[in-house]
Amino acid sequence: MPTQTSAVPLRRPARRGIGTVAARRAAGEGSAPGVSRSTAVGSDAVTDEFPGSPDDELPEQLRVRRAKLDRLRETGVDPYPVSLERTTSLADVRAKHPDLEPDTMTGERVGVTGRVIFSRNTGKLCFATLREGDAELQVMLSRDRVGEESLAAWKADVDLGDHVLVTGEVGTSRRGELSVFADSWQMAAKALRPLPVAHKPMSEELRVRRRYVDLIVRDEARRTVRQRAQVMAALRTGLTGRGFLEVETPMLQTVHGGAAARPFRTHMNAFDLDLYLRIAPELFLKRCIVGGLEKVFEINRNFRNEGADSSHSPEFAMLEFYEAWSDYQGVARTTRELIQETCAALFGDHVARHHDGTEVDLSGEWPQVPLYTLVSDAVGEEVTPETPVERLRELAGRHDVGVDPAWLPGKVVEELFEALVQDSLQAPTFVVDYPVDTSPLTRAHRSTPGLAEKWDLYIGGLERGTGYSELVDPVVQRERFTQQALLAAAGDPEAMVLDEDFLEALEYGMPPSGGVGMGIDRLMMTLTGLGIRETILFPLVRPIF
RNA sequence: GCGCCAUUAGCUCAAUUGGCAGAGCAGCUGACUCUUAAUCAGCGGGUUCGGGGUUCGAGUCCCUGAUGGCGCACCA
Repeated sequence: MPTQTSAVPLRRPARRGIGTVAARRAAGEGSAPGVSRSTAVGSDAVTDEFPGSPDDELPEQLRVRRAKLDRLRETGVDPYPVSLERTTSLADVRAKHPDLEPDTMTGERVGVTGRVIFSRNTGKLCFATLREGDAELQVMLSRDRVGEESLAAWKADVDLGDHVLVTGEVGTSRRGELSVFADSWQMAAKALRPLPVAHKPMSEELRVRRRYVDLIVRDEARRTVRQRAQVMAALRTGLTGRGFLEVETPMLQTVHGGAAARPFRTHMNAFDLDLYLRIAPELFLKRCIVGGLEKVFEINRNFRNEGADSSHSPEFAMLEFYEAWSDYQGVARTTRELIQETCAALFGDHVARHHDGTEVDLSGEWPQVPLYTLVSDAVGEEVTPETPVERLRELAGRHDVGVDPAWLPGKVVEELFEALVQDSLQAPTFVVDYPVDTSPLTRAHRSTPGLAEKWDLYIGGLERGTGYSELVDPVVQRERFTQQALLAAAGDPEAMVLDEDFLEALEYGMPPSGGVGMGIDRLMMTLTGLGIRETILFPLVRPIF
């Protein structure tokens, strides 16, 4: 029996709280019908363990609020009424009376609801600030209007965090604050837990673990959610407007592919079949192109069983789009335009405004620079796809870049780029023409041997997206996959296994195409300057139980 | 996965060399009919993340585990 009182503050109140409330219901204190559910049996065991008053185990502030809840129920007040006489929203009241003179009454009676976030009490007069979504409005309760008893009840029963209904006349206070002057009020939903201090930032861990509290107290948290929705809408509008079709392809896959990453594994009972969560939708979107859906896109989650840090999340949203009869130049243009359109959706033009005040100019055309040019400049001598791997290793050693002896030359070049160049690419830049040996799904360059028609888009020193002229030659694709599979057999964990069904699809003939993959979370980071866990509403966190 | 740092009241944080565990907000009691993080007076609130050790004495030092942050590795 887990009787130890863990001091982890996030845990103890939750467990005990649920137990005691359920036990209270089971004891028949609530007047509501239908409380005879037998789910309280386990909770009784908990309360039996602490005869007398189990609430003694709770922190003081939780205990006080539970006591208030009990008192409300005992006096016949439902702290969670099913419906209320709400006539309008706080935002509507504000919109309707933007410029009222101080100390004037409108004669308009309203019933408004909101969460109490501030409270002032000057004796026979109480003020509270209610919040409902993004809107705030003051309510005023005076003994003259609301009566002595109701005012006393307000002072005794209402805590910060409670939802209340306030009915009264709209007007302004002597100081000019738009207010509802209450002639009655009602508890709409009692909060049993105190809000955090409103004027100190919550710790990052608490913001992430209890996002619902973060959303209550922090404007920026709500703004970020809204911005993400605007970005998603802008992408869908931009792509469908260009004739792309949105499709949804499997997340549960028998073979994972389309990227170099380790997958999550799972199991399907009905078929007794091991499955992978997808690491990329690429191979299915290409099947769509084979099937004649010539412009397709998908925005959805991918799962990669890798580390998690300030720019990586194990589940992350990605946009991929594929366009038949286009190539890596065509889709680079579309990518730039889409990013500019999402920026305009948030800020009205092509300059991203981060919350810390920095601006990122995303306007105009974006330069394209060959990878080998950037690396050559960085190491001080010309590097080409023909440069022997031994020479590349020497250059890496001279610049203190660690390389694995097993790496192919292209991998060494990419490593040099990441170590010496990447951070300097602050303005939007397409790095183009990558080594073919690290790009197994990309077609070889049309004019330069050893290169692939691939670009990576860098903004602010981070890779934000990648685009290809897709490899559509089924024979070459099979060779590349086979090489990868052999590497995998040799113990390379990120090498892909052979996707026979995909190779068969290519053998039916895939038209020349361009394709792009772009992380939504990283796009959000580009536009807002936030860390990845702020752009994701409920990022994965390690459980504390 | 490895290294460094952190974890103290509901929240945000202090605590000198190892010597009585504190503040602000929040909470409780009282006062106050125009407040805006109201104000004033008083009061309560702690397994100092868990476990073990050293010591007359541990929030503080040592070992160990948990969680978080940062860096490295992997990846996008």
